[in-house]
Amino acid sequence: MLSERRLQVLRAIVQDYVGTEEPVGSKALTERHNLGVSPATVRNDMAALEEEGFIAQPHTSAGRIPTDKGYRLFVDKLAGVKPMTPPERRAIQNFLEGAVDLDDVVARTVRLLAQLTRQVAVVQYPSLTRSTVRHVELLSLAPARLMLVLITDTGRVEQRMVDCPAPFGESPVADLRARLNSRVAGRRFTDVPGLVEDLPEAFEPEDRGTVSTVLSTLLETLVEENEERLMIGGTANLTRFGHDFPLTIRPVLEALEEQVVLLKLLGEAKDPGVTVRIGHENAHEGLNSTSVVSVGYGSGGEAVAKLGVVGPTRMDYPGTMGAVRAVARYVGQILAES
Amino acid sequence: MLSERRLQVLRAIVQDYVGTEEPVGSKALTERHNLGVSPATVRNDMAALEEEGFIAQPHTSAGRIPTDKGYRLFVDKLAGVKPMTPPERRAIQNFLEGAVDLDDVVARTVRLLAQLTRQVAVVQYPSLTRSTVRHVELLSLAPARLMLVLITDTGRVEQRMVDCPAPFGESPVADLRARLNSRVAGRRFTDVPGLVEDLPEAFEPEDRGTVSTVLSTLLETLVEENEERLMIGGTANLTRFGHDFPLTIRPVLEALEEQVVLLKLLGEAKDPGVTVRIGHENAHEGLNSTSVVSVGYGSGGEAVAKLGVVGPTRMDYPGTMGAVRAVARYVGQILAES
DNA sequence: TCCTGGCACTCCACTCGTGCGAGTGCCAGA
DNA sequence: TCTGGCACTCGCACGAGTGGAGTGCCAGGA
Repeated sequence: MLSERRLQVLRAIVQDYVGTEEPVGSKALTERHNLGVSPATVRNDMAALEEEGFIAQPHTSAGRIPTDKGYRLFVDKLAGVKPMTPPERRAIQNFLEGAVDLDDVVARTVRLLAQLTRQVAVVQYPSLTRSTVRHVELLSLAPARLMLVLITDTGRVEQRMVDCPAPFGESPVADLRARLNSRVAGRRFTDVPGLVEDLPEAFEPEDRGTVSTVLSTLLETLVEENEERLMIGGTANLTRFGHDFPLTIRPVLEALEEQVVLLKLLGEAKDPGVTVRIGHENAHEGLNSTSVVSVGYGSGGEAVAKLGVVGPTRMDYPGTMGAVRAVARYVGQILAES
Repeated sequence: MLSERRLQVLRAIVQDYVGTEEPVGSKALTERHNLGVSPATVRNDMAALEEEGFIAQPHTSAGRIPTDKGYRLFVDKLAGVKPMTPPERRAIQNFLEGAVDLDDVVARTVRLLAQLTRQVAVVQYPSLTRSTVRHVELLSLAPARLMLVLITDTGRVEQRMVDCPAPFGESPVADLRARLNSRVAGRRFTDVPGLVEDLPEAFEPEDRGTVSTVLSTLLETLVEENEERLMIGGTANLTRFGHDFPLTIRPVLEALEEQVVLLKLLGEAKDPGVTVRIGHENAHEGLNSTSVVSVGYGSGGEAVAKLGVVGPTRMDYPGTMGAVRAVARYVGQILAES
């Protein structure tokens, strides 16, 4: 077990390294933090911390830098979440309140997160799976062609063309629209399949094929759109990454373009609070030198999607976690209001 | 006026520099291209080309590299557009045909362009301004709350909440919906304002306020969404940019995040064919060392939006122009089919 | 037992100097 | 108008030398 002082030394190393981006030595440590002991003692502690794998030296005669394991300990035990200041909170709220629709909310959230954390921001669109149907609309575009529009409680709209197997008159369209809405409006997406399966039986035999087609299109939409969309911003912040630039940034940009990867990454974070995945804890290789700070957000108590930031493992964890948490909270409020 | 041979020398310099990314000297030129003259002659030609501002030397005793003006001449006079090969065409078509909706078409187009050109791809969503209304839907969510949904012929859907000044019954909703559609369905967005201005008069006095609110929301949507959206991809290709990396890539990433800048950039290209803006021809400072190759695309004969790529001025212009043109053509086809 | 000051050692980062080579400009001759 | 030759320039790679920050270890003291 590590003594209290050694933990303090680790904390100091992380803080200094995050600030200066340079390996930190024993002398500098004792000067900047009043640990009450001499550099020699700190050196001994450092040797112990290195032995345990919390810190490492890039070169034999250089200072120490934290390892992924060191950051992990720092995040778990040594650092709190730094709350936003009241002016910051107000700024967040003001900025988000100007949004006109869901796209705009997401876009603003991305910008905001990127600016606050000075890192790459990732915001997932509110998930369909956990949200409810507000309205289903059915439009007749041509005798055998319908358009299905699905509106969710988060304000999201999805539309699909439906080619009918047989012409379908105006009155059955209205009938189907009314029946659909009375059954599924206000219900969760996951419940929809069970609620509509017997609908074709209510129609004339010649219309049943069309009704079935419409229903399967509806169900398809739920499933397909479950492959969530993302919005990303602040990639220019990657240029503050480090010195050995091109090699580091390349795989990160590539990973960011693979939305599947990001979605998986966000999805893996099951924690109800802010989740931090550090360096090699991220399954994707390109993100091995980055940390991902994410959290769920949603209109009610329940999280309907995730948002977060991607940055170098050497990041200001307390500040980033605070910003991510605060933004998630206010986005939730905005969604609940609209 | 430059002699024919000097133009050939310029062409050779551009081609070699694009290939090697290194300043090209007189000796290497005569070896790689059989110009039929000696290095000394080429040197004289180079001096003349430099005098005219088409090429420059980075350092006193280095080879020459083309200037923006040199690239301009190359693009205008010396290079054709390199057509895609039949297999490439087939691949493009196959890839785009798998798209399920408009978002998907745009997303696939971005990926495709980025892969083909190995540069950053930018695709503008089909513009509302030039497209027509397919359908307007009005839904009653609460006694004094409506949802307005607008569907365009390009498959795009926009929705807006409308808070009514007074309760609005089901039958006036249906009435307004029907009247709206009979007037604006199939019409161009730009024509809509004139077509609906007298609509409130057809309603009972107590409903007129609501009708006006709905109409102004509709018109707002047209205007607001005229601020087009973009999709960007292939930013990882920026890492192939050059050696003096961080300084070059930073402003480009920043410019790419400013959608306004990009939209302006695309908007400025009035040419009916492929437009190339080279280096300092781009108004935005961050893009001074990049070239933008863009072209309009659309479902019919008319262009409804633009797409293009952003890359280093040192790019393969014929190939890039060919790819951009081909992709635009096939996207147009896909849009026309759906 | 733990902390401290001192000391020798390591090794990176930087500077300076040098030589090399690619490339140029110019000139005289064909 | 083109060509070959020649002197010149200048960036770049290489190597040696140096300074400094940092370490590990050890003996002495609380």
